[in-house]
Amino acid sequence: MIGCDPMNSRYSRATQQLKKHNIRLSNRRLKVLECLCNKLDHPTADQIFVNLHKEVPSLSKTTIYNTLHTLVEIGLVRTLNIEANKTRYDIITEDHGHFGCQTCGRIFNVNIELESLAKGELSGFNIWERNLYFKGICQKCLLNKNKNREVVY
Amino acid sequence: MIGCDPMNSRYSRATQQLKKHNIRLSNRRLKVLECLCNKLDHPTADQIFVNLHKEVPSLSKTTIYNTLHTLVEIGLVRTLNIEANKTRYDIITEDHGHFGCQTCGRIFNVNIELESLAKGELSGFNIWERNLYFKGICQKCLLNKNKNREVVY
DNA sequence: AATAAAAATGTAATCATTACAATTTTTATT
DNA sequence: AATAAAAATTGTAATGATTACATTTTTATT
Ligand SMILES: [Mn+2]
Ligand SMILES: [Mn+2]
Ligand SMILES: [Zn+2]
Ligand SMILES: [Zn+2]
Repeated sequence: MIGCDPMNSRYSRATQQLKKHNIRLSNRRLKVLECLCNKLDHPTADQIFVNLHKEVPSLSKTTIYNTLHTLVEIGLVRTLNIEANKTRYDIITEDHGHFGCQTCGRIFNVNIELESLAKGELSGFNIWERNLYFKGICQKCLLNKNKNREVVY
Repeated sequence: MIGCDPMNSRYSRATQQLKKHNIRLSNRRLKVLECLCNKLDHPTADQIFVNLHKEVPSLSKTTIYNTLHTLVEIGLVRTLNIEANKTRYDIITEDHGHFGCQTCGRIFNVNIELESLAKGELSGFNIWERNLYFKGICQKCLLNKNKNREVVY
């Protein structure tokens, strides 16, 4: 696996932010960041661990958790609690929602502007974070299911 | 603690539903249901356990989990994944959102119509469940914080 | 009362996450 | 370059929520 494209703007912005916060750009941290920037969509800590283990076998899970916590702390990453007892991490911190397919397990991004929701009812409240998620079956899985049906009957 | 007001419409509708599904209205199940209908807002399995333990000391946690699972299965209760590694249960299954105060830990209900959101982008997807939650500090906690500030300085 | 089915229990196992002490690496200072 | 201090990383053990499962208790049916 080749490292995160250095031209990846999200990655480079993130490293800048780390510098700003006086957090060292250690190899391990950059690997975790890289993993979040690459194809992996909303990975769990364990998925990051498995993914990086081939490349960096000595990387510990504790370091992954430590890194994720610091990334969350400085606002470069946000956590998703869509499934019970499984925290997922999202490098995209801009306002958006999610769809979790209960068949294939994938988490899709959903473009939604959440900023304006519930303004009235929550006036007087200090809102730090907005999350919207849907659960169901994605298009692809629905099509597959129908295909299988046709074959079976 | 007196049992759930039998006139509580949500409670009685729930027992009807249980009957319809041929699930026995055992004492233990009704206690869990009662707990969900009463003041407790979005309790965890453990909070239900602690709450009922005084009254029914022999009630086991496994039974609480079993009951919650059956209630979720027949759609009488829904799960909330607002905090990591802590599933909360909500007897109110109608469309609404939540606000989790990071100071006092309370989960507030937020009236929001979610049905219409992301219709376009998720066309072709089968949506089973919609969840919206906010995190931040509630009004009361904000006021308290300011009060304390005044006292301290 | 006998029997079968359903419900409930307690204990042990699992899984994600955290705590923490020990070790290694990096950085700053001499 | 040698040394000391600070930061990062590691491995192991602990925690906490949830589940698995075998055993016991309760309930309904004959
Ligand atoms: Mn996302
Ligand atoms: Mn609610
Ligand atoms: Zn799918
Ligand atoms: Zn509060």
